[in-house]
Amino acid sequence: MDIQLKRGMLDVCVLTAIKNEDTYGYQIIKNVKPYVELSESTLYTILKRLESAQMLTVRTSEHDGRLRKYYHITEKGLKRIEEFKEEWKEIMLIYSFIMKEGDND
Amino acid sequence: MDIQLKRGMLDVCVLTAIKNEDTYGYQIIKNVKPYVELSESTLYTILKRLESAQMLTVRTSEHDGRLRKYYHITEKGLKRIEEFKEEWKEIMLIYSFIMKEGDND
DNA sequence: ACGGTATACATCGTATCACGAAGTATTGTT
DNA sequence: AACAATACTTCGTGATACGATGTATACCGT
Repeated sequence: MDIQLKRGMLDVCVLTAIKNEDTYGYQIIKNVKPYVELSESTLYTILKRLESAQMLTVRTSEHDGRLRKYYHITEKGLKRIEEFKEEWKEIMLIYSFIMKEGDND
Repeated sequence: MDIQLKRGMLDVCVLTAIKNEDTYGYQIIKNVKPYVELSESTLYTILKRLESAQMLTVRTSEHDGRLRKYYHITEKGLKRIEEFKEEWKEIMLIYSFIMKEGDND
């Protein structure tokens, strides 16, 4: 699908994925896979961005000799999700325009 | 609102705006204004892009001494709108993920 | 006559961001 | 021994929305 269309949703997707329990990158990809394809390079870019924006915190942990970075959502991160839900109304307005004009097919 | 979220929708918005009748830039902005804010620089960038992609054709006309460029949608442009409607299903899937996980507020 | 606003289009530069490619390192499987 | 899976990282690129700025004409109030 068109990459551009997903823009702005992926950040919120990642925040949503870690909302209920702290989790790590590789797991996030698996969790969201049924809903949206997310490459590793994309995910880790997003995680960095969200950390910079203080929407999540990181805790490094070792598991079977392998490094794992567990991500935890912050208040700011939760707020971002709520903001998205508000913004979605505007998106639906744009969508309604496209569908409204398309009723004469 | 978050600019990123609109990405990928604006092209289709513009195509939708000229779908029913040939129209020109300044008018398009007015037409879509109730639904989405669209600056001139953004619009003309999009129109150029859509023309390059052969999704619309241009016809220059004079009106009260002022130049006007009327845009006409092509088959390819109409197809793009239909494609968007298909892609929207994937967008709604992503949206459902965000909402599904948010039911424990 | 003058100034401001509306009409109409154009160009440039910038910031944001998704992603493919490639790499490092360990563990499990065949 | 070879390969897949797990796990994270960095680099470079292409797409694109938009503010700033510019050009030019028409209209309207004072």
